[in-house]
Amino acid sequence: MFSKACEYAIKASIYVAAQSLEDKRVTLKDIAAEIDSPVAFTAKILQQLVRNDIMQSTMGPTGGFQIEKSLIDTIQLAEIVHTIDGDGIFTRCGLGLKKCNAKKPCPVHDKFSVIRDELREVVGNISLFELASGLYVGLTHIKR
Amino acid sequence: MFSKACEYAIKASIYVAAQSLEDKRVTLKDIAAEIDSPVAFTAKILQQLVRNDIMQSTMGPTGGFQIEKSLIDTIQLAEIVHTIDGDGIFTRCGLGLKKCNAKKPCPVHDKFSVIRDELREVVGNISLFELASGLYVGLTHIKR
DNA sequence: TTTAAATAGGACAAATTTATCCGATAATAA
DNA sequence: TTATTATCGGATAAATTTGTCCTATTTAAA
Repeated sequence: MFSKACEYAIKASIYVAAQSLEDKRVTLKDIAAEIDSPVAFTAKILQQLVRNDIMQSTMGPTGGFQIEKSLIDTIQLAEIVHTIDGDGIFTRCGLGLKKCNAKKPCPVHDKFSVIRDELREVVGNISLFELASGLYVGLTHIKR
Repeated sequence: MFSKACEYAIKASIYVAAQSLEDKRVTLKDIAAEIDSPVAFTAKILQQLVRNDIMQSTMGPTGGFQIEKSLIDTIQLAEIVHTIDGDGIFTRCGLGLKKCNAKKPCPVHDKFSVIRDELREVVGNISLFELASGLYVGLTHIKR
């Protein structure tokens, strides 16, 4: 469904958000340990998220990553997915055809449109706050 | 969503099915040309489909691929997907967690379960006959 | 001011997926 | 029986994704 990079991005964002709710900044190492991901690879992904204003980073000692508290409930899962994987998953033809649309559809067009729309609707309406609170209260997990 | 190999497999199966409905056997070259896919790569994929009894092949002149006519409406899209990509798309956690289930869910578990179930339901209930007839009557296309 | 702890980012490596090449094998038809 | 036309399948290559390494840069604290 999502690329591995995107999975890491989502998990990292949820963890950073949960910590930010407590005004805690977290280091790259923490994040990688918490979501069970390769450190250096995770660093690249976090950089993308920072460049796209999903989160903020601070260099130097006491540095790390955090998400502006007031924005946590305005960031939707869709923004993270879009930043890392683009919008292919929401728009791409199920059979990979370049020219597939309602007028000249591929054989699975109609049925897959429904699923893609539902996916778009779902990830477009889950906020980072919702995801992070579930983690915070121990209702969900994120590691392995 | 699906791997490229799986996309080729689906398109090839639809084309072969449509031709088989007219009792026409088709060659590898025909298939690759018709679905705009690399010939040799397509050959590998077709071999997998043959080994899994999705279609049949005949060597030698007048040889090629076909699907037993009486079985075309019993083969569901799910079987093709399963043969090439396995069942990961139906079962895998949205965040790639090994131990994600209703008791100890990942943050997106519930919402993604719905989508995966719907996907499973859809591909489990589209028959090759349905897909091939759409192509046959020119309602759908499969190339580019 | 120096040191240490943190992210930034370029270059490179491994793994996986996608794609190609070529000889072997099978089967039809002349 | 031979030539031709197919698929089969192993080896290899290219492309993409995933992952690593190392140095530079920034910044807080001693």
